[in-house]
Amino acid sequence: MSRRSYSQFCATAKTLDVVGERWTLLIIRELVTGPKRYKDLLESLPGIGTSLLAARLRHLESAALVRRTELPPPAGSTVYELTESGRDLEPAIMAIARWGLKWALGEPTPDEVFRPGWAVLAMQAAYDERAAANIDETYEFRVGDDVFHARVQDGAVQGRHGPAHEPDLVITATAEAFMQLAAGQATIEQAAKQGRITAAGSRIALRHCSAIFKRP
Amino acid sequence: MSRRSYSQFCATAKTLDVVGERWTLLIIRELVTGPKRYKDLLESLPGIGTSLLAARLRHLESAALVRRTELPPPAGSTVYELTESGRDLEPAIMAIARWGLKWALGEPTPDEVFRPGWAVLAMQAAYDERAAANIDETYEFRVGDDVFHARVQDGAVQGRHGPAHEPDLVITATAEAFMQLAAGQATIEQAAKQGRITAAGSRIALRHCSAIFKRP
DNA sequence: CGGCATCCATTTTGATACTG
DNA sequence: CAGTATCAAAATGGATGCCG
Repeated sequence: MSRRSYSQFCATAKTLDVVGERWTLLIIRELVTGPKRYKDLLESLPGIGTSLLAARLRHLESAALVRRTELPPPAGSTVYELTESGRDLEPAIMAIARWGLKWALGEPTPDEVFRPGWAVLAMQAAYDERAAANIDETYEFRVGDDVFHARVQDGAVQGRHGPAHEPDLVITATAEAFMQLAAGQATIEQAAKQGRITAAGSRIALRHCSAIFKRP
Repeated sequence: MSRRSYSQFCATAKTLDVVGERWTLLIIRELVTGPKRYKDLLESLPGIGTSLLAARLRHLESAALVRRTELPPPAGSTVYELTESGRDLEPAIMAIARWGLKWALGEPTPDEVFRPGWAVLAMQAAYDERAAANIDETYEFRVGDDVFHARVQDGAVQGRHGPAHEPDLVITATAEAFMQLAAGQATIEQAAKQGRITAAGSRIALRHCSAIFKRP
């Protein structure tokens, strides 16, 4: 009944009291790119088990990091979305992702699952600040049935779920090819030239996009 | 025997595979301010249980985030210290701490333990960038038997264990008073004026220190 | 003592089955 | 679709024992 707590007067420990349990931060990660339904969360978190997801969501709701909302008609489905305090975890998740990109990610292995949204968040976590400076463009990524976009503005990047408003570039790729990009095995420009992905839009935007998200 | 993994090709999940288990990030937090002995770690992590700490340290060593080292004579004791990849988690821990300062810390409660080192790390996590600009000073904090220092240089702050080399200011306080400061209940200058802490050093440095670490 | 390893009662989790 | 119910397996925490 009583949640486990570190009982430390420490900002780090207090945060982990709220989001430190298994799966919790990954649920937040899923919601950073936009609201999701229960079954979409289940789909993105293989292995979580339905009752544990429900318990975590209940906890995050009671901690006011997540809100249950009815989507406006005609959708009408109930979705989970981040509140202000939940969104405020984005910098922490990005810092964690940067560490993983540098020290732990490596090459994909056959037993690892992959979702395009994770790569979009990685793009937001680690982009080339020099290349992104003074750019105001939006790139749309269509990967299998999933659509994401990355907005580059004011030297920052936002990776979000759903189509872009007026994209300067539309990248279409298989999940396989997109994962290769996330693994840093090629730049977007190279993959487009080789026909492994298709890029529709201005050639300039393609060059920008490739430079901003080139992995070193 | 086999460690639990999310098995996701995702930078965030991969990081949590390494440091996401209970206590792990708090062990790293303890080592951010400097190397520590096994028993000091136990002391700073009430409730962990000796075998779990040993297991976590073994894991962190095998993951190359932590290294076991013999301290040079005359100390000669064995300590645990962060490797390069371990130190590289500092930004993530600071981001987590900033969230906790903003959304979860609140006032200390009687059941919560407190260690001065945690407050020093919080100072590093959330300081006033404007006030820290163009300052090159070091402040020493003596709290009970513990000594820490904060180095302000190049607009950044480093909170570390042990005495400062040539401190511009030496703050002496009880753990109780230092905790009050960490809770944001007074500025350092106010607490010094009220005699709840003592400050030795230049009046200018005291003003700087107070401004840099004032909590809004 | 410091630095663990072992044993055991409690919690947490993962997987599956089931319901409104 | 959005969960709840159930139950076995794993992780945790506490106490205690061992060893240089």
